[in-house]
Order: sequence, then C-alpha cells, then structure tokens
Amino acid sequence: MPELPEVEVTRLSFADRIANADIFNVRVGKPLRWPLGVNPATLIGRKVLGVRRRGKYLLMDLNEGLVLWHLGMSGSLSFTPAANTGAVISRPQPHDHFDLFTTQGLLRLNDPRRFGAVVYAESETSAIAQKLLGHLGVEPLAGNFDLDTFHKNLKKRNAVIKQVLLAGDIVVGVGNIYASEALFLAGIRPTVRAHRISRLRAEKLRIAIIDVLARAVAKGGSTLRDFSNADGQTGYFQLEANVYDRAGEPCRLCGNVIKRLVQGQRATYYCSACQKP
DNA sequence: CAGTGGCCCTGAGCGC
DNA sequence: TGCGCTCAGGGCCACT
Repeated sequence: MPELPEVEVTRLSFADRIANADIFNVRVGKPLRWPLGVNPATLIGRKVLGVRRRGKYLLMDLNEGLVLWHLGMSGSLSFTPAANTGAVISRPQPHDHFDLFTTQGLLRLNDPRRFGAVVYAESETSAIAQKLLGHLGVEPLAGNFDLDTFHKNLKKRNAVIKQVLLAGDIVVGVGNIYASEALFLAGIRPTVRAHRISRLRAEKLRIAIIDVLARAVAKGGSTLRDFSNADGQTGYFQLEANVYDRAGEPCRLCGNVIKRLVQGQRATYYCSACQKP
C-alpha cells in the first residue's frame, strides 16, 4: 500500500485531531515487524505533541520520547474521534494490531500482512531511531532536494535506476508505483545504470519525482486494493497512472504497448518508446 | 562497500 | 467448490 503519498495523506487525515491528546490506554495485537520496544503501559499518561513524516515513517512526538509508525505493505491507520466512541472501539478486527487510545480519539493500525511496525524511541537520535531512520535519503517534497547532490549521488551507484530509487538512501518515499511513474515522466528506461544518467536527465528525474509525489498527495494517494486514510477515504491517483499495472495496455502518450519486467523481485512497468536506455 | 536474493506474512485471483 | 500456485504498494539482513 503505502509509499510517501499514502503515508502523507494518512498523516494529514489525523495529525491535527490527535495533537495535544493524552494517551490513556494501549492495546497490542499480534506481533508486527518489530516489537514496540517498551512496555505499552509506559506510554499511558503521555501527551501527543504532533505527527511528522520522514520517508514512509510517521513520527509521533510525545512529551517524552516518540513513536515511529510504519505501514509496511498492507498497513493503514484509522482514527475514530473520541465523540464517536462505542462499539467500533471495543471490537478490534482480526488484523487490528495496535490501538492507541487518546482523549481525542482512537488511532488504530490495521495490517493484514504485518510488515508494518510501531516502535517507541526515546529520541530521534536513539539507537533504534537511528537504525530505522539513519540511512534515509533526502525528502523529495521538503525543498532541499537539489540537483547537484542528487546527480552526484547517482554517479556513485552502479545499480539500475529503478532499484536505486527504491532503496531510499538517496531520496526517500519513492516506492514501487511511483518509481515506475517517475521514470516514465522523466523518459528514462528503468534498466539504465544510475551512474550513467546525465545531469540533464537527472534533473528531469528530480522534477518527475517531485511532480508525481505531489500530485499523488493531492489526489489522496493511490488505492490499488485497500488503501484508505485515517478517515477511511480512498485515493484515486492510480487512475492517472501512466504505466504502473498497465502491462499490455497502450501508452497514453505514444500508443505503444506498456511492458512489464521484474527487477529485484518487484514488477516494473515502462514504455519502451517513451523511455530511453 | 555496493549489489543481490531470501524472507517476513496474509489474502486475492486465477487455472485446473 | 477446493487446491495450489503466483503475486502484492516495504525493507532488513546475510551473503558475495
């Protein structure tokens, strides 16, 4: 499910409403990717200051420490305002694996595949936070995603550009959908080695990444199967996808058939006419 | 150090 | 209807 746009759309859908709430209970369901790292009861009585995003992580700042949320492949959050308490809150569904009860509402993680995680960190510089966040690349929508650094970093990498984007250590938030989409917009074949990309093409790619991610956020993200924001609303950017999941269909620009290939066990989609080696 | 493949887990869709 | 197979939006880790 969630790449940067979906995580950001999720954040926007509940961050304001949970800010300044006090945590009064925590329910932990089945184990997620990593353990919480602290006794859940420790969080009771703490205050939620706000929710930020770093890459595909949500960082929930507390008056003491912070909680990192990751949605993995199939995770989604739902926020039920305190005014709507009742049956919904008392009956967690089978894949509801983490509940944060606050004075302003319930934040609940649903994650069938359990690749997601909820992790407590004492600070952003603590060992666990550094392990999860320390290697992350630049934020593409933060205004400091500059061409010089981007191109210089691409020069260091021999791997194919699709997988370099997915790795997230140069620029964060570009997952499997948006990597294909950004490369299409930039006219770059996904099989091109990163270090072979010229400065001009790196600039096209930089602009394409920013453009596709920003437009996806504006459209509420992509709902391929089950993504919804914390209000249960689905996204509709997938309707604008030029190549993702369109193998065999005509390119919207040139009419050629969209192709599919596998890179690192992940599907990649591209137009061999619009995207140059 | 960079690159590659395995693997974590569950559910949906498809062919037979 | 049921079974087995493939695939799915992520990313850590071991290995080369």
